[in-house]
Amino acid sequence: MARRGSYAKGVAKREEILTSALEVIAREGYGRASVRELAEAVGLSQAGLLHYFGTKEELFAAVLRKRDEADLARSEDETGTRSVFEGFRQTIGRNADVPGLIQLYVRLSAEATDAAHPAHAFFTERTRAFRETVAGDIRRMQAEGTARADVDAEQAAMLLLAAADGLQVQWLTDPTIDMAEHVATLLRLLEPPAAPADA
Amino acid sequence: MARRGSYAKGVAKREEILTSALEVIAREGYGRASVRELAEAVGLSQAGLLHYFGTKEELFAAVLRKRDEADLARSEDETGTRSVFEGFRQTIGRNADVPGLIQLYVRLSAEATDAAHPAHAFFTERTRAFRETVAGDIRRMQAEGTARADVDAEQAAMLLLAAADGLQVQWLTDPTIDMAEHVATLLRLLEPPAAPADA
DNA sequence: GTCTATATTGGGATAGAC
DNA sequence: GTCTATCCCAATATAGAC
Repeated sequence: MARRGSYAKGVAKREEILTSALEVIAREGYGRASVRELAEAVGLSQAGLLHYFGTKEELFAAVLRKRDEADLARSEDETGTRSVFEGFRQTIGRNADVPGLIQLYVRLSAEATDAAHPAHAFFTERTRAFRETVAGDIRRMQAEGTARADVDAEQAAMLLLAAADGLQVQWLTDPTIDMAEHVATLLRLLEPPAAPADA
Repeated sequence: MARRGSYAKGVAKREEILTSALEVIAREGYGRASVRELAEAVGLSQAGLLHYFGTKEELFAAVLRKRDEADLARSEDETGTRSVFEGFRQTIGRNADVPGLIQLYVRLSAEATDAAHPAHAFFTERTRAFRETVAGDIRRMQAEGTARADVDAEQAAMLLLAAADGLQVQWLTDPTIDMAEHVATLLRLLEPPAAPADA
């Protein structure tokens, strides 16, 4: 299919680089993850790595994109076995296993608030998609009576995302806090009021 | 009191620097706020400024500290005229007037998650104090029936802080979102269930 | 206390050979 | 595609004069 396999090889190499980068960042954190460091980890020179990703930021955005894909794939594997809320809570809980990645996410998202940042579009789109999906889920739950009806679904989705993001900053600062538990508390606030005892 | 006024002068100069830095950062954003830039704005050379604050990070932490003090002073001015929740909501709303400062806060807090960062202790202590104060307020409200009793006050305080932090990131990315409104929604979730009509 | 000048560093990007 | 070598830049930090 690919002529002389060169295109396919390039894609495979990119994947290899991203996987390796993911590991290094998870282990060493964002601060120590220079292009040089990431290049060495995958057995390339700095210039060699930049042949695949033009700039450092593009590389980092690609790392986060790949991680989102992995999370999504896992979620879909488990579709139907749990509620939307429960799935969200579990993803947050799993995050606590990869401090370096959380740091990448927190710091890159902070830097990418600047519209001129190469990863700005990535985060904008990610947020939009998240809000849309979660708001849809919440609306469905409201319709079937498993979520409070007196809250705007868009706003609830936004709050969920914001709280999750904010908790990650807190957790990086103090890893003893339980992100999943806090998220669970927020989700509980979104449950419909308990049915009266005589219902 | 101070011998030849030299000590008092140093303190005044520090204040002058901080005030100026606050303005520059609010206007130019975090990215463009180099020590040189901040020094020029207050009529000093870079080395001159660093005479007062040993390092860039110490300067930035001092800027945030000063801003917290200003917020606190304003809040205390208005004590008693509003509920704790309303005060919180209004502070968030005011934040939307100073994008540069929000950026400073978001980015510095992200960087300071690293325990070795010079501003780490500042954020740790700030978070602790916030949680303690807000949790206390919530407990009081629970006792008097103006907040849901079935939520842990510490967790609610944490969620409030996390949501506020996360919303700031979202807002920097897209300034059309209304932080205060979203916070208000969360606060509403913490209200006690409406009294039955026949109560 | 303040400046000028310089050291140092840390890294990203680029040119050109192989 | 990959490397070596180098460029280059932005900043902070520091030494030492005034």
